[in-house]
Amino acid sequence: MEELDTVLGKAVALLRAFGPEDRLLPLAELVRRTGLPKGTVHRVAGDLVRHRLLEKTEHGYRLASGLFELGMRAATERTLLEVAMPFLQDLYERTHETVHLGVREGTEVVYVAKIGGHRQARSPSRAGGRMPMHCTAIGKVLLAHAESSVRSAVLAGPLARRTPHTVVAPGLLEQQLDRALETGLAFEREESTPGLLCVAAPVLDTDGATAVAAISVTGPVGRFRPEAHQNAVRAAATALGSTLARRPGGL
Amino acid sequence: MEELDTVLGKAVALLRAFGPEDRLLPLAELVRRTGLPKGTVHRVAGDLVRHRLLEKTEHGYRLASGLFELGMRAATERTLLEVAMPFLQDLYERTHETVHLGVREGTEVVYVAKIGGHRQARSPSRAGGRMPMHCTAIGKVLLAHAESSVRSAVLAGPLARRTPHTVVAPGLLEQQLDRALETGLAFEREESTPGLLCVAAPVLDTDGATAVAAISVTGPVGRFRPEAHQNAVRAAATALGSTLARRPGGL
DNA sequence: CGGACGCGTTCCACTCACCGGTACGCTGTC
DNA sequence: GACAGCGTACCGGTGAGTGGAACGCGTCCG
Repeated sequence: MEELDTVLGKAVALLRAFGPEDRLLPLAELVRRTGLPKGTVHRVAGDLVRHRLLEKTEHGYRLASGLFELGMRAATERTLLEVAMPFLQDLYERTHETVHLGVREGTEVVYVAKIGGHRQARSPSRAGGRMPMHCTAIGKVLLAHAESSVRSAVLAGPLARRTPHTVVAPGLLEQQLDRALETGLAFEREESTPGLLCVAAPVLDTDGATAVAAISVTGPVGRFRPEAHQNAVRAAATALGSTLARRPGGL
Repeated sequence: MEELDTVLGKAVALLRAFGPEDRLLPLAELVRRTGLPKGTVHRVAGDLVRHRLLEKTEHGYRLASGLFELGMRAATERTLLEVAMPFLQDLYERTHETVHLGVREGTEVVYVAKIGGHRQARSPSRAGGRMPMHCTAIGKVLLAHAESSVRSAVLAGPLARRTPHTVVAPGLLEQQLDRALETGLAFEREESTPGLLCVAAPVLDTDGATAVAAISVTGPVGRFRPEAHQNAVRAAATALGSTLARRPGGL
């Protein structure tokens, strides 16, 4: 799944061997996951430690703060994040539910920020994490406002059923997308995670056509009613959109 | 400043050539900053692009989202961030001023999170960024609650004068540290950035002795009075501390 | 207009950094 | 006490990586 015939490839493979849930991986586990010979892993991991991208502890390796620093400098995410934060903040304060900011990358959603309080719903999303587009509110609203080539690419691909509620019928999904395009809102009802509901609104580009990002509010079945927050989400998204439009340089 | 005699070293040097403020660097600029031959930079940068760590645009290279993803998986920062976020959120809501979460790394402060609203004070700090310890509230409070070896190492090193208000007299600084250790609070008054005031409190370890992190509230000279928020900051920090202590596995 | 720059790209022969099999020492565990 | 799994260390062969040189652009001069 990675190019392993170059040092760099091996190094990246090692780093990516850490899944979103992994904190500490012993050398042997890295060997297993990458398929690289033991000696090689040892050496390359040592190099990575030297460069502060990896940290070596008694019980294994972990991703080091050098990576965190570099990651936070990634250009697009950073500026978007900086401009968006106050709006997300406001939205959280108004709703006191989990707030997400996401962008499209290929045929997936990448979450740029996630903020929530003590009572936030348990959700699998993470800042920096990825999710499919067809079963999340942010994904749907981004897809609806994307170029038609992207839309058809996603609809053509396999639509994984993540829960019994996941919409897998292309026709129904397309209908929801059309509606999202009209209303500027997309919903998710336990389609990615049981017990979670979500509303999302697009952050539109200067031209008002394509979405550069999307904002959502998530809450648990029961106390949470998506419709109750749809206006707040839309307001936050459009406010962020026009602020971004006012920025020189863009992005 | 970096090991340049290995592919990995060159790659890391390229990535680190991007300063906190840089968004787009042309190849020639990378050549200048790294001192590497043009051909080499071209090739290595190409490799990095292939691995989604770098992005190539019309006008130069930028750090890509692959880095962002990896960075957000860095173990220590991530769990701390996840647990802390609700507390930072509360603190922001109570004060509506810029809130920071920072940890010590070597003799510097690394900001793990920064949240603020529309009216936040202009500060040079960034999530993932670094600052000296002796001229920031978070730095001081972390230093006060660190092993004495760290304290003396910092006090021995050169204390850069960043503003006319920066405390550079080791005696006075030490006095402030002692006071911080007693009261569990440290202050900064335009010592790192003109026009900015700050209060910080330590997030203490299980044993209550060493600080694993620190929380601060920052605001502009004029409307902002650090003392008015010191209790809120301390409350947030201790609440976070005891929550962390309750966690299995630690960190 | 021509020449001189700065930039990104491509090429290629040399060579040294990288490779990975092998072997060692240390822990537990049956 | 044999064994299995782990982390570490060694080392000769070799091809991935190297970087100097040359090319094709634009652009800014005189």
